[in-house]
Formats: sequence, structure tokens, C-alpha cells
Amino acid sequence: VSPSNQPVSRRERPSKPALSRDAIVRAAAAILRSEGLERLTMRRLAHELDTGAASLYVYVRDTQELHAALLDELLAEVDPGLAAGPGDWRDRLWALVAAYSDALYAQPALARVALVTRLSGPHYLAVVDAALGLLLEGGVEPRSAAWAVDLVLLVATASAVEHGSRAEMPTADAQHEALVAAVSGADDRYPGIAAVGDLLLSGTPAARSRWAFDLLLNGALHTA
Amino acid sequence: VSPSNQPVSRRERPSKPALSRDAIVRAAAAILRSEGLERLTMRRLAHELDTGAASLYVYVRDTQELHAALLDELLAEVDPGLAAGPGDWRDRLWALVAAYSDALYAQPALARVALVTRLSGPHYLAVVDAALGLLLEGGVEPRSAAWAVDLVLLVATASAVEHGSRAEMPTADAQHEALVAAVSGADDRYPGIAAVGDLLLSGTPAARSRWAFDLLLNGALHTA
DNA sequence: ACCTGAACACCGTTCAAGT
DNA sequence: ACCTGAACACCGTTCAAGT
Repeated sequence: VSPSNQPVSRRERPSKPALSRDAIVRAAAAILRSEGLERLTMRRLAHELDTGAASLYVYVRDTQELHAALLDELLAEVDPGLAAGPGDWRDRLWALVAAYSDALYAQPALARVALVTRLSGPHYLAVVDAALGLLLEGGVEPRSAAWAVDLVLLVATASAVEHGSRAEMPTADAQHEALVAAVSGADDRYPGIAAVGDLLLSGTPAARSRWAFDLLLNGALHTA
Repeated sequence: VSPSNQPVSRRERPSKPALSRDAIVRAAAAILRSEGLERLTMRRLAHELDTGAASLYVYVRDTQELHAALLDELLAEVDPGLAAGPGDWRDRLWALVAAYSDALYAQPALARVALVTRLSGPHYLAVVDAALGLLLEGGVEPRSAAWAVDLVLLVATASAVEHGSRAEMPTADAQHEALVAAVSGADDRYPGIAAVGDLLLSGTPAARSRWAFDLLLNGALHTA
């Protein structure tokens, strides 16, 4: 075996990186960006790294752990500095939450991960921390703030799951029309629905998100 | 072919029902109750009905449609009559929402379906209708009520997904401990988290649910 | 210690062919 | 029209065997 053996083989396949947890997460993030989480399978990822799927399990416990790592990477896009931007504390908190929402709307499949796993990555903690700081600045009681931050992020996450999933589904339009038909056909069987009528499905997603955010803040300020 | 041919074959296999959408949904519900949604696959369901998986596609578009049908069956457990029970409108709305939560907590996998598909089944509509009626009775503006009912059910659904998923996951404890460690180790890097400390993870799920519900109602009453 | 091929135990959905 | 077997195109994870 000559000493030049390894360099030569590197020159033959210059794209093959050494296997490591970092390299795996980076390659996974690249596939996520270009093809979506659905196409990011262990086999596909291993293929990209010129190895077999089994080799990945040396560095990653399972798919869920990999997804959690990718989600925290995604949340790096949310700038906690928004908490120190212009406007009053409500506006700044909204800017932060909107940035968090945007990140998840871009990857609805990862939003699902955010709902299912307990996150504790540095970027997630940075978002929680910044939001908490603003709630306290706004005069929300510490215990209310602690519980409210969870609720605000839960609503943002669940909304991203909801809308993102529908955007991906081929049957989403048919489902929406079924609901529209049910609501406009509401009569004595559903008096409450009949009473509010079109209001139930009114408003843009953006308007409803902002309204929900204001409701949550008002609620946090008025609930012991 | 003798006239007694069919009865005889029925006696030979008395458990084989005629294939129909209804029979399929009923058999699916039985598997769901006894083994959970994870084990309810098209192949498994077909096996139970003494047929091949392909035959199911005559009556059901795909797994998602089947899941939506099962979810509406599950919501039959939520009694809209709770809206007419004792107590003031808040108590009755809470009873209704708690019943909805309980149903979803019992089947977290179906709660995930509730988040991802637009529901329009009769039992879902009955819950929405009853909740709307109570909000209007409580003096919430019609538009606020229309949007708030969505938000209240979204929070209940997302909470069921969150807790149910964690109960199912083998790594849930490790994840929770990672978060506990991160929160109690918070220092200057996360001043907001350090400020509230243990409050972030305090309270039972039941206490937090009830608090979130009150916050949502207070918010609905204080948001135009 | 790290890496691998092959295997295990499955999936949802489609489709040509039968009745 | 309804039903079927077989196929298509895949999965995540484990494990004995190699280096």
C-alpha cells in the first residue's frame, strides 16, 4: 500500500466527505432544502454520502433524532435580535412569532416534528428566551408568561402544520369545499353554525394569525 | 347452482361480512380500538375482511379518507348535549372542550389526522356548533366567536397530539430530561428562561389545559 | 471502532386479468 | 361492477461479518 493511496482515491471521488454526525446533518439539510422531508430517507441520505443506510446509525439514533436536529437548524433562521428591534413589546413579539411561523411554514413536515418531540436545541431555546423576555417586559406575570410562551408557540406550530399539510395534499380543495358546503347548508340541525355563517371561514390566514396572536396576548394579560 | 349455495358458504365462514364502505369503516374502528392506528394498515384491514388490500379501494379513496371517517366516528363520543348541561356558559363550554380533548387523547394518532385534514363530518360539525352556541350565549361577538371556536379546538387538538405522541415515544423521557437540564442550566445566554426558571415546566397537563382555556376565553372577550 | 451487504418485516397503491 | 394476485416502488432498523 503506497502512501499516496488515499489522496488518489480522494481525487477520484472528491465529493465524498468523511462520515460524521455533522456531515450527515449537513447532507440531510441539503436534501431537505432541495427535495423536502418526504424524500429524505435514511437510504437516500446514505446514498448521497456514498455509503449504506446502516452506517448512519453509528452517528444518529434514529430518524426522529435526525429530524429534531434539522428542525433546530431551521430555527437558526429566526433572529432573536427581533426582540430588540423597533416598536413596542407587542410588535416585537409579533415580529419574532411571525419569523418562527415563516420558518415552519416553509417546512410543514418539520413543523409536525416540532409538535411531536420535546425540543431543546439552542435555536429553539433562543426563540423561547426572547419571547419570554418580551412578555415579562410587557408586564405579564412570570407564571403567566412561562405558560403563555408555550401556548403562543403551540398555536404558531399547529397553524403551520395545518396549512402546510393542506398545501401539500392533493385532496385539500375537495375537503375545503365539503366544509364550505356543510357550513352554508347549516340549518336547524346546526343553529350555532347557521348563526355565524360565512364568518366561520372568513379572513385570510394572515389576518386570522394576527388576530389569534392578539387574543393570546390579551388573554395572558387578563388571566391570573 | 343450487339455491342453498350462498347460505351454505355463509355457514362455512359466518364471520365474513359483505364488503361495503360501512363494513370497512366498522372493521377499521375495531382494529383501531384493539390495536391502535399504527397497526391499522390497508393490508391488515383487508385480511380481517377476508379479502385483498386492493379490494378496499373500491369503497375508500385512500388511507387519509379512511382516517377522517374514523375520526368522525371517534367524535361521536363527544356529547353536544353537554352544552345544555348545568353551570354557566363557561363551565359548559369547558365540559364540551374537555370531552373533545379526552376523545383525542385516547387516540393521539387520530388527533394528528384532525390537524392535517379539513374535517366536515357530522360529529365534528356538532361539536363546532355546540361550542359556537355557547360563545354567542356568553356574549362573544359573532366574528370573534367564529374565529375563536377554531382556535380553541386547534389548541385542544394540538395538545392531544403533543402529549399523546410523547406517551407513545420510547425516547420521550430522555427528551424531557434534556429540556429540564437546558432550562435549569439557563444563565446569561438565556436570561428570559433564567428569569422564570422552573415555572416554564410547572403545573400538571390538566392545570395547564384549563388555564389555556380560560386564557382563550378571556382573550376572545377582550379582542375586537 | 467503523462500516457494510443483506436480510427482516413490512408499507400504500395500481393494474391487468378474471368473474 | 366488483374483486383479486401480483407487482411496483419503496420504507426503518438490525445484525453478522468483514476491515
